[in-house]
Amino acid sequence: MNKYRTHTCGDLNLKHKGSEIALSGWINKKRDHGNLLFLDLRDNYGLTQCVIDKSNSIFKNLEKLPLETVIKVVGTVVERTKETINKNINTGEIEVLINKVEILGATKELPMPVFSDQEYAEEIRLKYRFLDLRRKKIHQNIILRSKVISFIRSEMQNLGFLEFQTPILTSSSPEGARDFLVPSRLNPGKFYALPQAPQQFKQLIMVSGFDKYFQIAPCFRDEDARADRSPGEFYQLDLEMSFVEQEDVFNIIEKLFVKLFRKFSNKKILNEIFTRITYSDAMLKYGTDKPDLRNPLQISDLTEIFKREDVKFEIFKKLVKSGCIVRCLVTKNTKEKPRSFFDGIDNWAKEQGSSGLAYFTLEKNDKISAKGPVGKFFSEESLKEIMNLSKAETGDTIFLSCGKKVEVEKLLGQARDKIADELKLIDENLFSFCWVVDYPMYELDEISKKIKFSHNPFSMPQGDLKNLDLSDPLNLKAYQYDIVCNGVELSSGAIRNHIPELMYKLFEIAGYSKTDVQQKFSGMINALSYGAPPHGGIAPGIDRIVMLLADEKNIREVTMFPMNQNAQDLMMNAPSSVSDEQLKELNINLKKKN
RNA sequence: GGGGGUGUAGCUCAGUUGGUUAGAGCACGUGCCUGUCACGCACGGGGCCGAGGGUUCGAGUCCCUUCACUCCCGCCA
Repeated sequence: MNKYRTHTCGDLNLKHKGSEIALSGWINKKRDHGNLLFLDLRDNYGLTQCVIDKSNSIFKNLEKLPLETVIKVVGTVVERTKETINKNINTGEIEVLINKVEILGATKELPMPVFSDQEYAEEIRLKYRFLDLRRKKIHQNIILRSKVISFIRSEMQNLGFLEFQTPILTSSSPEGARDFLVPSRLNPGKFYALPQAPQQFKQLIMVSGFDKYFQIAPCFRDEDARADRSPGEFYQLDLEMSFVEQEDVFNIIEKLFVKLFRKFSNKKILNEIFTRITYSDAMLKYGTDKPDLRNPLQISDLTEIFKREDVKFEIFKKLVKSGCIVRCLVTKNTKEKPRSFFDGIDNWAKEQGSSGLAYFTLEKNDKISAKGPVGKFFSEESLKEIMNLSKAETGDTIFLSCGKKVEVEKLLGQARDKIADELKLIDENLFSFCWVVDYPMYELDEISKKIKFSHNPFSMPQGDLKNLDLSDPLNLKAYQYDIVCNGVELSSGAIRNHIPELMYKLFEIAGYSKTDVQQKFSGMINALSYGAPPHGGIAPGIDRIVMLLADEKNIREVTMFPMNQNAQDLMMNAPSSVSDEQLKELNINLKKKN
């Protein structure tokens, strides 16, 4: 028998009544009655109440042990009387009568309590992450994460995918996020980059003939953090398949996700065949390419209304003449809402840096009229047309935004969330998935006015590849897709372009010469020239999936050792300075701070 | 890089129009208590009120600067 324990703190029940056992764990909580002491012992598996009274000579010493001391308890399992059974814990029918105790790990005074449901400042939690991770909620989240990853692994293997590792030290690529760089000692002045994703490698694996690949892959991007975005590093379920079309990828993911979300959450999945929305529809109706479909609010375009003679809203009409657009958001049956509700939304919009949201409520007495600050500008006929375009009815309120397309999309997209939140329109007990499809291949860079890739430059364009019309690149769509759940972007993916000649043409449009492409993407473009299979894939974010399953709003709640917003590890003190010798070896001189 | 929020005991927080010695709960220490499971009761130690400057007879409170954390924008193919 092991010298520390015969059972874990979650094991014991009435079957063990009368047996001599040993448990090891942390003192979770003490209840000291002076001559009788209850002591809850905790380990990864559960909680067991241990009890001792003053007749035992170690009683006095045990009383004084601080919470979170690690001890070994030797004692007898006894049945609790009916009145003292604790139904909240698995071991609640018994308790352990303490005979002997050994201190295995002493503790200093705790900088933060472990036994408490209280929320604590992030700073202290991250500095003492090992204490924080003992706490119930986050401990369970991390266990959930482990189980989710195991489940994904076994499902992927069942689906015929092979798991491979790809290099962590690789080359910097010109597209995408900022790279983390690693100086090379053997190649002075040169740098490795940590992979933003194993993008090129997974395509190379397809060219190598392995047919189906997956990996729980670490990805590194040196960009600023958000609540749902860890600074520095995160994990993707990276997968790639040969001889597939978009539908095949969707099929695999839908199967996997439905199984996964059913297994690890009690929430309902709204649509087991995931809704499909084109990128342009998503931007129009939801103002974002990651719409939360639990939210019933929709956006409609009303630009044409402001070209009518019988609409006198001069500010908007003038803006429309100069090329601006007008779109609206409709809230159902909000005629009884107080003025403060509408003004609150308007003020919020102004805080977002916009000129605000004009609004009116549709009413019907003899005829249809609009009530509200800007209601008087609209004729009955124009209101009927607005109702027709926006599917609004009397009693509904129309919120209007006018401006440049990107600004209107963004503001109304955010307003959709804000208003749904205020009106409590979101069913928190649902998972609502959608595919966003038909992304444009290119977009216009606002600053340089140059054409650039809107997503992955290796995506396959849609259309007849033999006679592809490249004269209007901004209208070219790609086999590029995103999967979104409850407004959280889980993944991007694409059918890849495996035809080198086509790739050169597409890169040329984005301003890369053939030589550029050969240099920057030499590994891949070379490989594609030696018999590459058509292939495609996707890479769902593991952290975000676990975040949804654990019902957390912050990714650090499902990450064991996260960094803070400034990309520092407060526990390990990373990043840190290094010695002059280390720098010298790497041929690096540091610039002095001014 | 920009905007918002927060910063008071080891931890979570209160602190009024600027006004005596800055409070509470948990934790810690001492004592009492034999059936608790957020045990209870009494007493106690513990504070550069994030830092610096200013206004004032007087600043935790008002003003300026700055730092830290956090949320958001930019950024994240």
